[in-house]
Amino acid sequence: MNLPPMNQAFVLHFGEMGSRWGINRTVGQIYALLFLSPEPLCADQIVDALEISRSNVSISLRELMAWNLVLLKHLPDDRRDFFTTPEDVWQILRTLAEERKKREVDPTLTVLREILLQEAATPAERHAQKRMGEMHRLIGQLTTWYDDVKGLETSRLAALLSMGRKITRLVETSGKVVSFARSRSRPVRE
Amino acid sequence: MNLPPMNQAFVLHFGEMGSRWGINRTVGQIYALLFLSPEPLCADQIVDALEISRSNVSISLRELMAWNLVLLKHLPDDRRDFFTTPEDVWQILRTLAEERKKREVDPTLTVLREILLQEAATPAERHAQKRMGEMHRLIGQLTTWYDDVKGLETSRLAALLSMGRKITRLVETSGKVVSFARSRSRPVRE
DNA sequence: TCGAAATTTCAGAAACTTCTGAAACGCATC
DNA sequence: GATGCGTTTCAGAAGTTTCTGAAATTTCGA
Repeated sequence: MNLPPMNQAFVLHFGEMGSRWGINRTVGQIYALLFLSPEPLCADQIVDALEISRSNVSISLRELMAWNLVLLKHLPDDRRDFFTTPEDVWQILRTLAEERKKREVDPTLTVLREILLQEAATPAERHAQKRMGEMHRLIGQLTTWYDDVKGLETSRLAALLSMGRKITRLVETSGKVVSFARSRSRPVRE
Repeated sequence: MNLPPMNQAFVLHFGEMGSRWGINRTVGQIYALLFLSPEPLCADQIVDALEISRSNVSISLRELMAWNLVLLKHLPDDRRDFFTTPEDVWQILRTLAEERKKREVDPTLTVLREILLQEAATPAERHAQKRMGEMHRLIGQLTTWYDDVKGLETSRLAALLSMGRKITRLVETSGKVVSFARSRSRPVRE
C-alpha cells in the first residue's frame, strides 16, 4: 500500500471497520482514501494506492456511488472518471443517515405495517401483534423525528445537538415554552 | 418453521435483515422469536420453532447475550436456561444504541485520536490530518449529544423527539432561551 | 460418587462473499 | 469504421462465515 503512514493507518482502519458498517473491506478502504485525498482520484490511482485489482475497484466504486457517498468528477480534456467524497462532513452524515435508514429501517417498517393489517386469530397472535405494534410505534416516533430534523441547515442542527437534553428542562421549567413549542405560534415571554 | 403465520413473517424478516444489521440470520430469527414470545423460551423450544441445530442456537444466544439484547431467566424447579428480551421497547432501543456505538463508532474515534497526535510531515499528511480532524470533531459532537440524551427517562426522551426541530426556533426567537441554553454548554461555532 | 439432563465446544461441510485476470464493451478521435 | 483508451462484466479461485452432529463438559440431585 503506497501511502503516507497516517493515511495508511486511516485507510486500514476503514477497511477493518467495513464489515461492521455493512460494507466490505475494499469499499471501506476506497472510501477512506477518497475522503483524505485533496484531489479527486481516478480508478487507476486507487489501484496503485491500495494494490487491488482494477475490477475490484470498479465494482466497489459502483457500490459507493449507489450509497451516494462518492461523486463522479470530470476534468477538462480527460476522458477518465474521477471520484471524490463531498467536502462537507455534515453533508456526509446526512447521506449516511438517509441511506442507512433506507436500508436498515424502512423495510422493517413496511413489513410491520403489513403484518399489523392482518387479523389475529389466536391469543399467541394477538400477543405478537401487540409487541409488533409497540415496535412499530417506536420506529414511527424515531423516523418522524428524523424526517423533521434532517432538513435543518448545519448551524441549526449543530445548535440542536449542543442543547441535548437541556431542552427538556425548558419544558419543565416554563409552561409558556411548552405551549410555544406545541403551537409554534406565540412568542415566549418570561 | 413451526409458528403462527404472523410470527413466522416477522421472524423471517428479521432473519433477512440480520446481515444488514450486522448479525446473522439465525441470531436475527432467534431475537425476533423471543421478542414476540409471551413467555421466556428455552433452547430446545427455539430449536423446535426454527428447526435449526442445537449448537447453532447455543452460539447465537451467546451472541445475543453479549449484545445485552436477551436476558437469562430461571424458572423454579427447572435447571434449564430460559431466555427473553426486555419488555420495554425503549429500553431495547437504548441497548441497541449503546452497543452499536461501542462497536461501530468508538473504535474509529480512538484511531482518529491516535493519528491526530502524530506530526504531519508532508503537505499530503497535513491535508489528511485536516480531514480527519473534521471527522473527529463531528463524531465528537454526535457522541456528546448522545451521552447527554441517553440517560433521559422515556417520557422525556419521547418529549424531546416530539419537539424535533421546533427547538431551534426557540433559540432564534428568544434571547433568554438562548442564553439559558448556552449557559450550560459551549457556544456553537458557525 | 454416579448418572441424567442440559449446555458448550469443535472439526469439518455447506453456503456465501470477495477478489482476480481475462474478455467484452463503449465511445471519442482519427 | 478502425484505433486506442478507459470501463464493466464475468467465471472461477480464494477466503470467510455459518451451520451441523458428535463429543466433551458442566450441573445438580440421588
